[in-house]
Amino acid sequence: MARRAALLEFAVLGLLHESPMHGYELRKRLNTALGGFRALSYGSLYPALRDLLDKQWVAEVPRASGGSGSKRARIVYELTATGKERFQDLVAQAGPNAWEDDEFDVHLAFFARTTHEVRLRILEGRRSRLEQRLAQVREASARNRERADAYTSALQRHGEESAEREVRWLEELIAVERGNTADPGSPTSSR
Amino acid sequence: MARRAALLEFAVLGLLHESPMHGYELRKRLNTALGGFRALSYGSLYPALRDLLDKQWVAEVPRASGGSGSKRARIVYELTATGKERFQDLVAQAGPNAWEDDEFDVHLAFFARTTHEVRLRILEGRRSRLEQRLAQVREASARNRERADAYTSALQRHGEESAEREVRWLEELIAVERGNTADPGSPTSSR
DNA sequence: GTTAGCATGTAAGGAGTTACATGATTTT
DNA sequence: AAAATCATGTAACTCCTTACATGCTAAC
Repeated sequence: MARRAALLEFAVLGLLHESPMHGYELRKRLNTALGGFRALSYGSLYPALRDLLDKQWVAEVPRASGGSGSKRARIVYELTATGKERFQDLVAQAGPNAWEDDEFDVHLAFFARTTHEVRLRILEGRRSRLEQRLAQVREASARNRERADAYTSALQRHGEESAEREVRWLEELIAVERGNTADPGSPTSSR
Repeated sequence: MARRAALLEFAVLGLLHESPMHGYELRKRLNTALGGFRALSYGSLYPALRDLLDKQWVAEVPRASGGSGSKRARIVYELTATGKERFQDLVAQAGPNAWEDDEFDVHLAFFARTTHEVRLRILEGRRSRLEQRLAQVREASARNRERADAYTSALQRHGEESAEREVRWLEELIAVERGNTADPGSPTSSR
């Protein structure tokens, strides 16, 4: 029950791991920092935050009652100890959905908190997923060559080239990762 | 009411415009021919077909009762006159969603049945949509430079480059389109 | 003759959006 | 003091997936 939006929860926990934030800012970060191109509405974010509160994975940051700020409207959230544990669990899981379109970029965005082994597994999983799709598309476009007009072939060629570029990009990341066998720990070790 | 899945209906009408087909095959074509990378389940396709039947935009192709084939299980659908009209309406609409991520590739896939003017409008709308997003992402990544680790910057750079490539691709298509001011009609005029 | 793939369909539910409603704070 | 933007939240609805259920047909 209450098995709400696992991916969204993951993303929120990850962002709050960096620093406490209020909902409005979380949304902006989700729309830009992560992957680059997501659009999330408040209608999904606020209920998700409510759920995280109920599960006690996040908590409201108490504001000093006599504090200097007058901005009482904003509700700042921070991770609880349980929330940090849960995030560590999630970041350690490299399940087969981790390299699907929807999840991959979120996982990558938190690679700084992911172990070397899991990073490699996800990158390679993603690569073989893309290669598998490329094979399918190529086969299909070979079969449909006669009925394809200029527009659909342009579309297919662009799709193919984008996938090929992503494979090359992944290969660079994998190469770097193989050089980095000694896990350097959290790059942002400003704590 | 019954305002079901406008995009899916559009795609189905467009595919049936080429030739009659049964549901199973429609799904395969939707997953490959269109754009390349969609995955649609029967749970959405069959109810959509039912709706199209109810609206009389498609009809079951009657099989000759004494025909040679024994494959009675398959239900082949074809466009009705109303369905063709409806498809013409949809293909003539270049509303602002036509250049959003979900719709753009479907519209492009049916460009052979779209007028020159609408094609240009959609291509240019898509281009400016992408450029607008590029501007946002670049601004965001300039602001977040300090907190970005190697992985998130790699992700953002890849996103940027992909968008830039798509803009260049669109510009080629637009250039060709401008050369083609005299609409050559349906390229696949095999009827 | 039994496994694998073709073919159709339904019920329940998940993940999200849109539109609405409200109010505080900053800018003009 | 009006307008824009920041900030939070809810209810209804949309579109789609998953899991299930069924039967035909081809291959081994």
